[in-house]
Amino acid sequence: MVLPDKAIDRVALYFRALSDPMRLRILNSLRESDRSVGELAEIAECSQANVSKHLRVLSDAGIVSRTARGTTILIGIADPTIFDLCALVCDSVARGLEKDFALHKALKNAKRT
Amino acid sequence: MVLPDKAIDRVALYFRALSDPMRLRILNSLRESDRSVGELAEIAECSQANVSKHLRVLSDAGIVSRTARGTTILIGIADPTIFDLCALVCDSVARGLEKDFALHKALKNAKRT
DNA sequence: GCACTATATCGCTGATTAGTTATAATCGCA
DNA sequence: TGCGATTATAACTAATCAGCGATATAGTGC
Repeated sequence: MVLPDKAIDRVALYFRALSDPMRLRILNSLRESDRSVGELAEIAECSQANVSKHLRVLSDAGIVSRTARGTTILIGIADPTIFDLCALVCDSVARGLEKDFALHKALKNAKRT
Repeated sequence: MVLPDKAIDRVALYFRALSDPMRLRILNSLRESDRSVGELAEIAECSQANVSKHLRVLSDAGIVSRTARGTTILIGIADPTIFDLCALVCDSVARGLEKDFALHKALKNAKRT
């Protein structure tokens, strides 16, 4: 299957939005409920300006939605696909760690002989 | 659910490995069969040195495997999860584009009235 | 040993980005 | 209208990264 370059770029951009720990923390805290920008800054322990920039990346990718609620802005998950993605990646990372661990143990045993 | 920072970093690193168009092209060409580094460079239309660096990122993330086959090295998919991930993201991106298109059409119609 | 081929790495450059502080824009309210 | 609260943006810095050319490493056959 040959994908057009534009499509590949879009997909890369989507993954890119998920490639930062701070953004993953923000998304993780949105599992439970929508939150204001200020709340997110407090939870993620980073400056308001920084959170605002990360939210821009996430909403540009269509992952997050913004709803004006008076003077505050409520941020919510616009694309729940990310939770499936994260679950898959978590499994994959866990499998990788297990393999590392097994290898590590095997090496240690080999050294002992 | 509170994830430890290390775990979040690993997940971010995994997504990061998928966040580059060149790497996605490389992975896409590995769907059909394993390939040597040189073949990948030719298919992806980029220098050998560049492909080698991208492959390092991918194998560090555990996505790709290397098997020495004589003097050449065969690259293969080590973690087929990525194809599920890409399928999910493709769907999501497609939905986003449809929404954009619908919005665009709606705006055009609104202007006409 | 010596060439030849295939891959990895080094040193560099320009571009991008996460973070900071300071400032602007927007909304609700007295 | 002016104030306080909330969010977004601008300007900047340090770090990271994709790409290139040149070089180093390793396996293969002579």
